[in-house]
Amino acid sequence: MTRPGFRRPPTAQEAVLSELRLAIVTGELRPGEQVLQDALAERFGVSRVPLREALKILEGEGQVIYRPHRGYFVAELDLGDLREVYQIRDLLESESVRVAVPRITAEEIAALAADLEEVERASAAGDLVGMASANRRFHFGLIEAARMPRLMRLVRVLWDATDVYRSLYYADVTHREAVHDEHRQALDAIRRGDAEHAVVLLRQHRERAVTTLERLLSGGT
Amino acid sequence: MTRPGFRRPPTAQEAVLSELRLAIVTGELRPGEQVLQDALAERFGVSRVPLREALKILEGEGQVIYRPHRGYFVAELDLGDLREVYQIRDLLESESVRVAVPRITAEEIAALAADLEEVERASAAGDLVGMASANRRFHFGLIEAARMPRLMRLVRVLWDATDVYRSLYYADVTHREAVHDEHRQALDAIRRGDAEHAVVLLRQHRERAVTTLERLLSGGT
DNA sequence: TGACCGAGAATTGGATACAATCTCCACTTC
DNA sequence: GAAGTGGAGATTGTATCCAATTCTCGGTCA
Repeated sequence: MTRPGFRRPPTAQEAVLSELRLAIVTGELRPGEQVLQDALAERFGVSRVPLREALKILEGEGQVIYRPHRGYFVAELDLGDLREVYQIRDLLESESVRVAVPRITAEEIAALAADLEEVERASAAGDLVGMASANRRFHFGLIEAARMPRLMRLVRVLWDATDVYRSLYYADVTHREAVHDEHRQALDAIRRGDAEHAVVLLRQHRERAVTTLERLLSGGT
Repeated sequence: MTRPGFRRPPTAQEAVLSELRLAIVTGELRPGEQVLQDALAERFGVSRVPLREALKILEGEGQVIYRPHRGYFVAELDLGDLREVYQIRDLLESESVRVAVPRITAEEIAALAADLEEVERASAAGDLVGMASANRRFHFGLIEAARMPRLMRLVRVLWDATDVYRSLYYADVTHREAVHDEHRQALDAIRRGDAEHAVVLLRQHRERAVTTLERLLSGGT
């Protein structure tokens, strides 16, 4: 008996792909670093073939850069890139909210509310990983309601590209608390069917994150 | 001596990738059809390994669908998908025009004008392939001026996904002629630095194409 | 008749082996 | 010393082979 919703990847390339994603977000594979195929393949217990196929997926998502006969390198995201990603996210997520709000069902709204509870619970418990995944479920639960699979896929890739920075932002308690308010207000607007207000609130939500990150990154280092 | 700007693909996977793209846009590989790896690899004169890596790239772009242990299938694009792609293109291309127009250089505008000439020349000569590539250079030359590489990449993928339909649209002479006017007006607006007007014109340009295609596809079959 | 089963064929997934290319550094040459 | 050169070692790219999975199509049974 296997519990539903869970399945181990049916192929080695998929297993390797999630391992690679993990290694990138945790910073184990550092930006700019070359991905040495022999070493990684051995570590994952597979040959280089499935590893290379997984890398091709990540290349398409911009997570790694491929240079023929040189190999794969973990992508570096500078401040300009971060701004560009957030600018594109603004376009795509705003549109998805406009489409989603008139269509969203009561069940979906209930799920969003549950996700928010989980975000706050995990945040209070200092469970940053749990918070990150609940946060993701909240935002993508909303986008899902737009019923635009390609749009959602694009947003997903953009989120993945900036995962490292997002966890940096949420590492700070005061940021997390600000976020809870922003989330609740957005959910209220969604409940009322006020798409435009939700768009504005979520835009501010992102804006706050990106300007904070810009301060953090240009100041600190 | 190799002439500049020309280079044969340095790896088999890249060569196979362009061949695959070609086979898909020409309809040689039909939507829904399974990509039989042995047969294709033999036809291209390579082993299955580089073919599979090329397919992974196309999977990331949505041109093929991958099902573990089943293989790769050429993606099918129904009317709903077409609408979604155009809706997303509207968001991304409008933004890129807003960003590009204030930044565009005189050289870039001259290049756009040259592209338009080439579009009309090829169109008049019935050279649909030449027209398609000049048309592409025009639109992407404009997007390039926004200096947002990720945004441009997303638009590129969306264009690729609908290449088949675009050539269907341009097969009709009257459509081609309408397009010339639309192009010239858009270029005028760009020259005047009127980004918003260019956005509106280019939106109508796309809108006309997609509604025409919808009529064509739902009516004809 | 139709659902079900299973053996063989077809196809994909992955490991290994080897070829092609790049990187690095000692060495030569000017 | 600086620039160029050649080759050994490291790394990537691809072909081939075998294992794992799915598909096909008879036959069987209710």
